[in-house]
Amino acid sequence: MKIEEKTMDGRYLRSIMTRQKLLDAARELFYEVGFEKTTISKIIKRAKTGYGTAYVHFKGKDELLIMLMENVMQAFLDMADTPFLPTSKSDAKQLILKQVTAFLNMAKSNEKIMTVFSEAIGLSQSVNEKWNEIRQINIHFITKDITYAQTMGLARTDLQAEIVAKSWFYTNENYQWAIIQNATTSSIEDIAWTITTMYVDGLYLDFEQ
Amino acid sequence: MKIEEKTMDGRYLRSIMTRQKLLDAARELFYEVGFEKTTISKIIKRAKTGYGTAYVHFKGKDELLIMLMENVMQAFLDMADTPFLPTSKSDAKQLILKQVTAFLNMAKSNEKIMTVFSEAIGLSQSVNEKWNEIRQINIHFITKDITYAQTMGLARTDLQAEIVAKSWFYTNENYQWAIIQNATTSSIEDIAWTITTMYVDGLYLDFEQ
DNA sequence: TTATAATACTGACACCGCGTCAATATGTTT
DNA sequence: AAACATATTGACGCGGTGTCAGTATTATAA
Repeated sequence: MKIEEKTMDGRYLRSIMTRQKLLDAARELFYEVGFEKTTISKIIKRAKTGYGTAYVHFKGKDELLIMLMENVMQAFLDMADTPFLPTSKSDAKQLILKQVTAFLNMAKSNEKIMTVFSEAIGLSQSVNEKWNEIRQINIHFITKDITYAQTMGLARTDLQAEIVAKSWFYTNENYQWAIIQNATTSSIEDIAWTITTMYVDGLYLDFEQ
Repeated sequence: MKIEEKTMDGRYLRSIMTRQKLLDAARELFYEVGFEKTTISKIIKRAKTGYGTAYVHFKGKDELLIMLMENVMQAFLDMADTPFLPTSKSDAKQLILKQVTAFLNMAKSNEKIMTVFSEAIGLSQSVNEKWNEIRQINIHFITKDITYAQTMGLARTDLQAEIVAKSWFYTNENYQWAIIQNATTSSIEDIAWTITTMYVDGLYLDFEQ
């Protein structure tokens, strides 16, 4: 089988190992000194490879980070299209609260890499583009959810779904960065509850029944 | 008079001119090729001065931009402590709508420099710090306004003022960047109205009177 | 087994941007 | 016109980037 042939190829194995050594070294350095202060020279020195080798495996520092982010990025994308089919305002609130909490907790539990990522968003074109993808996809799904709630007669229809969706995502995103930087005194639960309450009470309709 | 003496000093006058030439060249280049691609070499070449001269007048590229931003920064700060003394929910809504509209319009009318600024926030430590000052001051005043509304019995008290304030500022800020990047199809009026409505309806209390 | 091909690794090199500073030019005062 | 004060200058050292011709290692063919 071709796969086995390739696995058995000593050169291929070696290149996989080298690649991994570079990824490990890069991760360590990103955590220790941040994205900007990490250089290719430092990475290859720690990985014990030659300078040019880094460029054989990756386009540069940016790509190294993007590879390290793959898992987290995928988690963000998976999270975006969680089913959302509320039957009432309180049901919606519960679902949204759960999702916000999950979103903020995911950021918190990937604190280290997210910190590097947030630094790199400003510094690297390609990292910035990656994050914008996640933004767009999230906003798209939130818009869909709002439209659904409006169709079901749960949410007011005088508000444009997309504008609301952006506003809601921005709030979540910014709290995410704040939490990662420990720039907030409130707990995740308090934050999640507060912003969810405001969001739901601002968007959803009340029924006296 | 000392001022006149200084004005009459040819050396001082020359240095003022040189400084201005550098600022002009920097502005042009920032607009033409952005912050990152503008270099000191390009600036001094356009300003027709020697290389070291730029460093006599400014610490570097960052400071050049900060000087160019001075007016806009001041406008942001002035805007932050606009008096806010609403007597009712609808009064509050009107005041807030006015302020949001002003905020977004200010960004739009300073589009070029704000675009450079947003690029530089990720790239330059000092520019980032400057913007964070503006963030903090704004959040401080918004918190104060919310607390006032709560004291007056206009806004619900089960929400923590500071969390709400941050969330509100983040929304405004992100729409500001979106507008500057033309990353939005909605008009400023629609955006301002939608986010204000959500905000006010989520935070303020209704009275049946 | 040995020659040849394929693949992976390497570091010297050319380039670019930064900030400094000793030297120089220009303007002012005595 | 000498001495002083101030402003300007560009060559230099530093550190980062990405490339590429050459070298080493492994696989395959003869």
